[in-house]
Amino acid sequence: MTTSAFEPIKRDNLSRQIADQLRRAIVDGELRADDRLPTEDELALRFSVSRPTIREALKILAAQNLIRSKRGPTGGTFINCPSVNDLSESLTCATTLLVGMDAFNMDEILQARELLELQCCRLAAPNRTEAHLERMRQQLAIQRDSSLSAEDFCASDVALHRTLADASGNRLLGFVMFSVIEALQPVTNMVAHRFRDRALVSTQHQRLIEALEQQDADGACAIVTEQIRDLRQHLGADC
Amino acid sequence: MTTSAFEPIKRDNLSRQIADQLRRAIVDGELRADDRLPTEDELALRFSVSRPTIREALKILAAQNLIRSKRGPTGGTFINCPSVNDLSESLTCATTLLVGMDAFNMDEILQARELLELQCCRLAAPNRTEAHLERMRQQLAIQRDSSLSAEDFCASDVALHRTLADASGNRLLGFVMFSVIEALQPVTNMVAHRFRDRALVSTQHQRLIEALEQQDADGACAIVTEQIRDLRQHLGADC
DNA sequence: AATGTTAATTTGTCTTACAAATTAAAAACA
DNA sequence: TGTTTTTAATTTGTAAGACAAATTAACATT
Repeated sequence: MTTSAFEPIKRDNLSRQIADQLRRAIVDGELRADDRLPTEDELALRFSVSRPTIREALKILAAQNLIRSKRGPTGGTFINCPSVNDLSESLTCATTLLVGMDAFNMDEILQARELLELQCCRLAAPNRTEAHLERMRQQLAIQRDSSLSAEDFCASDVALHRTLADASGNRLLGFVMFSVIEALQPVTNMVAHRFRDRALVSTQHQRLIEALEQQDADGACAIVTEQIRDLRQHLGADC
Repeated sequence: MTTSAFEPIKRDNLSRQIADQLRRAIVDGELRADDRLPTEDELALRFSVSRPTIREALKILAAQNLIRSKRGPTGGTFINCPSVNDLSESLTCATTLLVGMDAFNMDEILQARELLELQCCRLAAPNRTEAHLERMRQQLAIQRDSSLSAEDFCASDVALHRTLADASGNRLLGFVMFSVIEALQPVTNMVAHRFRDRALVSTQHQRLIEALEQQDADGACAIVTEQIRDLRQHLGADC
């Protein structure tokens, strides 16, 4: 027996191995959106494992929104066409965790948000449509309701900024920017509770909308810079 | 019996519900990193479900790198401290899928990359350390080896740009930028195979490093703009 | 012809059991 | 007594089989 060429003993999780194989098939394009996988029983046969193991593997993929399942004769497991929303959600969740664990400090977060939002602003000024403006006006109207809870106010704030991201016309940039903003929301909420002057914020949003109406990129950017500066001040005073 | 206030019938997956509950406990901070969850048997008891169901729920969380498991008396399931690398990996994977499914078009991707990389560049010029410069020089040396395969050349290309992202000093921005760049790699690879002039790219990298050495932000940005312009040209000619 | 019923298929869940890994304590030995 | 080996206990990993629930299609009934 030769000592060389030992087989790499893979005693990794079976379910993980199977999930990896299936994922690779999806990413590489062998399996396309809405394709139907074999039934769980058949997969169990093909991989020579039990059905619970197959199910654990499928759960891993389902957790990443790569597949969906349905019962019944026409049911089965199907490849999902991943949506930007799904991705945004999981990215936001993960970023929130990282923020909560101080993987990023406040300076980094604020700086990243400022730079991203300014870029979105520059793109949004020429690209915004009337629909975008209307959505922003609606949020502004909500924010002016003084009976609104702090949480609802912040949610509307986030919605308005998300619209700004959408208005950039660049879905990738908008997606990234929005995730950063939403991950910041818990912190923003806290600040809003304690310091933020709603009237001031509403006025800033009013001016932001007006600048976008007139396609005034510089004007819009100035307001975003102002808002971030305010946030930074409040946070600096706080923590 | 009143017709109002029907209870929302929740016949969602048990495993998903359990995973959601546990995830919320993690995100909300009730469960901290390295905390140990109850054993699977105990969880099954507490949730009044069977162990396989618990295991499926745990697989969902494991797929998101939120937990890890170990066997044995001191083993069990523990809360993971999520790392930026893990997150970057899953974001890259997801973005790659979205790109492959044409959720973003090429213009959006290139524009996003250009804007993100320019911001990183501006930050990197003053913030780069000697270690960053050295890493970039090493990658440049690799790229000048003409016996390198196209894939390896591109991998080194990506590594150099990742270093640029790191040099920005903003981990959040760097993380986002890198994910966008890496998701683009398959496309970039293709272009590199067919069009890209390695010598030109190497020279550009050389100039980029020199600009960063001298902390010349405008110079570095100019080169990044140049590279994106080249990419855009090649892609425009291609697709 | 419209409608209700039944059967078949597929995922969802439960139960029980054993395997594998790992640690801690107990036992054997020097 | 100190060291090593063995054994037992604990916990996750995997398996097999069974039944439940949902859904569709074919069938039967009025």
